[in-house]
Amino acid sequence: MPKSVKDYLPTEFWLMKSEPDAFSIDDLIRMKSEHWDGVRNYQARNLMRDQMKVGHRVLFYHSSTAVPGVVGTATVVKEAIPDHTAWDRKSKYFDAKSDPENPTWWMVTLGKAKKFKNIVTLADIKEHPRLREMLVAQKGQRLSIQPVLADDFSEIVSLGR
DNA sequence: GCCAACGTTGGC
DNA sequence: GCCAACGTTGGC
Repeated sequence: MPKSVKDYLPTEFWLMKSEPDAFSIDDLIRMKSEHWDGVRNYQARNLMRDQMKVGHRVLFYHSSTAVPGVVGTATVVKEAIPDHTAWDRKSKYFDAKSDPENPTWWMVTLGKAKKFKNIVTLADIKEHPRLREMLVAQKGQRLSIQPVLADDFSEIVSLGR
C-alpha cells in the first residue's frame, strides 16, 4: 500500500535531500549552521514553513550521487524565514513571481550536524523490512523534504553510527 | 546519459 | 477544469 506525506504527519523528524556537489553535510559541519535555500516546490515549502520547528531532527540525505543515502543528522535551529534568494536576480533560485511583501518561498536553518560513520544507503533502506516503507524508498517519490517516523529515524541513526 | 515519474504551465 | 507539453528530479 503506497503511503503519502500526510500519513507521516505530524512529526518532529525529517529527511532532507541535497546534492553533495551543491551542499553536503561536510559543508554544514564546516559552516556550523546554514539556511536551506532554493526549495522551489510547494509541498516542500509548506512542510518547512508550517511544520518544521526548532529542535526537530533531520536525516541529511545525499542525492544524485554515486551512492545515494543518509550521511548524518542535523537539527532545525531556526524556523522558516523568507528565502531571500528568490528576489536576488543573480541567484539561480531567482523567482520573478515571488513578492518580498508576500514571500512565496521559505527556508529553515539547520545546525548541529553530525556525520555518520557509515552511510545508510538507499539500497540499505530498500532492503530493510521496515525502512522500506519510508517515503524516500518509494518509487517516484521526489519530494526533497519528507516527514519521517520517529522509529525509522532511530533505526537509521543506529545503523549509521 | 537515459528515462520514468512527477510537478507546473498554459491553451482551450 | 482538462490535459498535453514541457521541465525537473534523481536512481540507475
